[in-house]
Amino acid sequence: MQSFTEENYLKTIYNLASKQQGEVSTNALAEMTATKAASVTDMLRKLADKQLIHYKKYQGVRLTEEGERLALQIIRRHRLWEVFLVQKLGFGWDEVHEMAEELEHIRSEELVVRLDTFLGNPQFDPHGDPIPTPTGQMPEMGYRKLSDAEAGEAVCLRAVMEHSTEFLQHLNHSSLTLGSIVTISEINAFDKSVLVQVGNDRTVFVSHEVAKNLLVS
Amino acid sequence: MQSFTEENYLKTIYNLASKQQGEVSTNALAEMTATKAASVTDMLRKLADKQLIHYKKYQGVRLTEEGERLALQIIRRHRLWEVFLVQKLGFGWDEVHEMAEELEHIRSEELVVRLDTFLGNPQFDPHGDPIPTPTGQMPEMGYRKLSDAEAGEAVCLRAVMEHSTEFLQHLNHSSLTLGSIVTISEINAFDKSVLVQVGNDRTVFVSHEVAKNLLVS
DNA sequence: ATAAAAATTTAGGCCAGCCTAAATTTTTAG
DNA sequence: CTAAAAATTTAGGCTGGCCTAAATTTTTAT
Repeated sequence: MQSFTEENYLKTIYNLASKQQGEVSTNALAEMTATKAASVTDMLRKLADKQLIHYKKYQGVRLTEEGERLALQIIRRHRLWEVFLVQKLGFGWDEVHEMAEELEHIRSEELVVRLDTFLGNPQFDPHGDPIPTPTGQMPEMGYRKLSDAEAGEAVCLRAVMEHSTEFLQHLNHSSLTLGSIVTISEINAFDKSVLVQVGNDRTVFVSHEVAKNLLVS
Repeated sequence: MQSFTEENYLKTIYNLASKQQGEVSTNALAEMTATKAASVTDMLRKLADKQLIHYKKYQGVRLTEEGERLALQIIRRHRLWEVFLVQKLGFGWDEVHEMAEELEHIRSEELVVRLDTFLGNPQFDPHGDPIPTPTGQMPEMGYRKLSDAEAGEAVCLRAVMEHSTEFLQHLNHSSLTLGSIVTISEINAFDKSVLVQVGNDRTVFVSHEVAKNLLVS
């Protein structure tokens, strides 16, 4: 059984690893967990002792199979609780992260099974992230960034890559919602900002910075 | 902001205090929290420093107004989550205590407000315990024990005073459910066990030990 | 190729929450 | 009323998770 803190490290290692290739660095972990590098080293030694990560001094870190299984379990719980908070309690998608960070640590297999059923076995969380399967598989979605689409294309908004309150509220403000079909009417050659057509009558300005954080298919 | 552990102490002090009068003893707390008396003393000093309890060495402990407010807030969360687990997720009333012990510590005022609304502002948890109001009042129910009722009386089963899995499963087994109206057909003079009539055709044997833990009105 | 910079680890320490053993206070029994 | 028993507190110590400062290793830039 892992502590709250150990679970957070595993989840963070998974998330960092999936945004890059090769090993995750101590410094990156320190930044994500808002601790100091020395503290991270302490924890890595502990996780390595428990066989949850592969760790060689100065060489960065990688999850073992068991570590990845646990990380996916925690991410699964996090995303299911986010669905609950949005779909059942009516929170905005910009309000649920902190609460889900706490709820994900509730220790009961049965609770997760029942929650999943109660929610109708959702495949995605409110941010469009896929929910890992009960057996610990992370569905591969193969989306690309809106910033990589070409003028004239029509694409569907599928997920966000940035979960900050500010970013999500900005999308609320622009009335860009997941599931919308948008047509790219213009890409600015200078700043790569995008004008997209939503539905029949609305045109929305999307900066390159924002477009890079929107996943479409 | 209190720690997980401090919250548990406050809740435990409240619960012990409501089952007696006067101060709560160090030993009683040690037993309830499954720790040693010396550890309890440490924590009492800390809670006293924070003005959450009245504490004089060797004299036992009592919640301050602020301490009671916090305790009731935690108990409110606990009971709301129990309602959620039973009503929405379909758990048995004998399965939810451990999970609620964890869920009660999730820190979000807004979450509690929305959960309460989602559940339809329940007044009682699955064990018949009243849910403290948002402002921190514990409703007084004025029930009495089934063991104090007289032969011939018809009473309604309202709550249980014992929350152990074993006790609750025993009631399941006897098909004694809260809300049932039972008529006391016989009280055994020797062991004080009770025969009760449930509905029209069922008679259930209730030992004195069990009857002492059933609240009726 | 090597010196400076950056990343990482080690050493030593702090705090929360627990422990045991010993000391102290309160309660109880005779 | 006092001695034994029970309850409680104090003293000192442990572990988890964090810290700073110093040492070490790796990377980068000349």
